[in-house]
Amino acid sequence: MNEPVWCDLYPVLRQLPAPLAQRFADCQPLTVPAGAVLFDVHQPCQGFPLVTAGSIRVVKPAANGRELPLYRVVPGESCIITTSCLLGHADYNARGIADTESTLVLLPRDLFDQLLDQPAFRSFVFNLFSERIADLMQLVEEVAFRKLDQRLAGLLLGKGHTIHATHQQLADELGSVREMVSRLLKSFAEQGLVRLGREQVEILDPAGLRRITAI
Amino acid sequence: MNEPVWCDLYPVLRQLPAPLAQRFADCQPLTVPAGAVLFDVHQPCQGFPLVTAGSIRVVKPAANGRELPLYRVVPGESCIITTSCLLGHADYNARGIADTESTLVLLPRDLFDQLLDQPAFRSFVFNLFSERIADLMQLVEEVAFRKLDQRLAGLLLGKGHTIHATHQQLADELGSVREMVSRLLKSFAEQGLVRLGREQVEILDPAGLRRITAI
DNA sequence: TTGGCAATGTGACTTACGTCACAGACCGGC
DNA sequence: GCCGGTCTGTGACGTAAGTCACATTGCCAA
Repeated sequence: MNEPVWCDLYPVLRQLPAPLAQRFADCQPLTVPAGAVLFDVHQPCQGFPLVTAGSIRVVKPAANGRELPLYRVVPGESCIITTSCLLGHADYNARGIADTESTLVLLPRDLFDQLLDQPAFRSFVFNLFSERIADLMQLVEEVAFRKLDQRLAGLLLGKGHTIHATHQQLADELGSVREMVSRLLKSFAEQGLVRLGREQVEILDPAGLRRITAI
Repeated sequence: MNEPVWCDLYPVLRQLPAPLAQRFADCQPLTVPAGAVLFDVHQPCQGFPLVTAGSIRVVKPAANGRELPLYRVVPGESCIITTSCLLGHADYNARGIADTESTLVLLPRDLFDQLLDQPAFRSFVFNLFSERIADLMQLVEEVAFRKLDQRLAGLLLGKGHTIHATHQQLADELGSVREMVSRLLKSFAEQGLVRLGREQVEILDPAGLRRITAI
């Protein structure tokens, strides 16, 4: 029985009528290792995932092999693209990768359709839907208008005082390349905004970084 | 009484209970001229627009004055960003401009909230929501990965056999500048893909253009 | 017919970003 | 210690796109 943790993360599940709750309980959770590709571009959508542990990274793959991260699905959330595909009966137009080892239940399509008849469940999906729109808008703005130094500064600011990551990982977050990140970080360091270490960036001047993002 | 045309465009309105239908009928439609700015970045969201005539262009403005078109709202549709803002009680993060003279009714926020309690209305918004996601994803892909010639070729292909527009207008659609469009169109013409005229582009080789978009 | 305006053509230059190649630096295991 | 890997630094170069400046074209109306 997997109910306690599921219901804590997805309170809406508590409000289901008994038959649906039973069908949900019958779904086997599965655990996938970090790096597992859960869905990919042009694949039909198999079902609606609920995540209890880990994190799913949804990316848009480019022809040259690079990937632009769109958003992450963490426990308690849902995947907007999946919803869109299920509703529109369309194939995926992005790729979903397990960021870390992750546990999830995949609700089959017909169960998802039934759940959508439930006002509570519909509201739940609806609200997550609308929250993600702002993220996607933000992303469009970034890739269309912001320079890489602005985006990098913003990324650093969103990660706390000290960031533990390789330049490659930071570049991946931005859909860019390591060399660019290395160069930009160096220039940040020369301006006294950060202190660099191996797999580490310490923020010295948040206000200065914020100024860069805003330019 | 404005009901016939509204209900034809938005059949969901027929299914409203009487009190809500009355409140809707009380809303005055307004007509705005082409170029009118209906909402802008950082403004609070006033209400939910239903469009009966014309077309609303929703754009993301850049610091340098250029604008990237996100999508258009035509009669029978709704504005995804407005929905997101209303649900999240957030300010607008885009700009809405009347493409042509347009007629719309602005449902006040509290009426929108009440309408959302109606399953039919909620489904209506929900489905438009999910349709737009694919568009936005497509846009992210374009601005992040595609070169301008690919995007221009795609734009031309989406506009029929003969396009009547200035290079400036085409550039605006792409969030780019006239000189780039002129240069690219010239190269298309040299490849025999199009024939150029004043305020006109005639497509000679659709397959060739499609090949460019796909590269 | 012609003057004026919008639309288009075009070269020179700048910038942002990416690619390639390779050199050090660090770190952990043997 | 030293030796393999990963991580980082860095110069040279290429390309896409934007900017600036100005020439040219075509159309319409006075």
